[in-house]
Amino acid sequence: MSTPSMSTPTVTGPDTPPADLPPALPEPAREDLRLEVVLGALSDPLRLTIVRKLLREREAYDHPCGWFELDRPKSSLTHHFKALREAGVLRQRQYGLERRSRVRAEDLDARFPGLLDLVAAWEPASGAG
Amino acid sequence: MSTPSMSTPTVTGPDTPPADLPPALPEPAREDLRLEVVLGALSDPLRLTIVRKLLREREAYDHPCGWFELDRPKSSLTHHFKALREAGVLRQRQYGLERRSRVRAEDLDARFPGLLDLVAAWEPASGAG
DNA sequence: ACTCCAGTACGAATGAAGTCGAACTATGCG
DNA sequence: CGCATAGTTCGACTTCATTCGTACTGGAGT
Repeated sequence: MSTPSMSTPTVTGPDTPPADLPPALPEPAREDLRLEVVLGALSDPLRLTIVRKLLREREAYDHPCGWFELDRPKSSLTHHFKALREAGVLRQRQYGLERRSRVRAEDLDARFPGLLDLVAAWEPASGAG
Repeated sequence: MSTPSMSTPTVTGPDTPPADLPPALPEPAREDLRLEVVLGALSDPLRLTIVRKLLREREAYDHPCGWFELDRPKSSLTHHFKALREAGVLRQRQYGLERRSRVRAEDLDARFPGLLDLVAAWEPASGAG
């Protein structure tokens, strides 16, 4: 990531939630989202899986890391969730012990309309065989 | 790229043009386009520049490589154009000496609606800093 | 305080992509 | 043929991402 400018732009409470929620982890502001960075973050099958799953069940507010049932070591998951957060795709909040994630759908729809629909419609391996 | 399966799926005349045109170089068929691959191909600023420029002036049919005025060595350009073609973003045809490229807009719109609009609206560096 | 648990941080190994020079191919022109 | 042009191919180098083990942090429960 080469030390992203996670510090200069707007960082803390992007939505200023109802104060019931824990603060969001540092993330790029909506106007700092870059298409090439977001696309790069989404160009990984595992991350695409994460975002799609999050999109499909966005009824529940946030989801902890274990909810995804990805059988990768924890350090790998941290890596990918961080990549998604730093690209601006996910917002993460610390709920006590667990860190829950949700897609920044409003921001992404505002900046890149239609992009999340593509992700939601994505299917991993298209059973052609 | 790791030896893409450019051989098994439909490869040659994807549109079967009016025979006035030279044949298209090998490319993945529409149904073989993969979102993560296309996103990966588009996650590079130079390639985004290429595709956007091609989209904005798609009146003319194809564009040769030098038309883009990218000051990179030829071997680099070959690399990126090939990456875009193998991802299914561009179609390339050999017109005598020059190899001209165009965006596979129909295929991409069919498979990933809205994606090209994002690319067309992209702007390189938004004067920050 | 002690322990469990969710997740981070660090660091190393691996591998893939980007960058580019140099030599090459193929077309077109005189 | 000889030369210029447009682009490819190869190989080397560098940089970056991915993967994951291990050690660590910090809240919750007893």
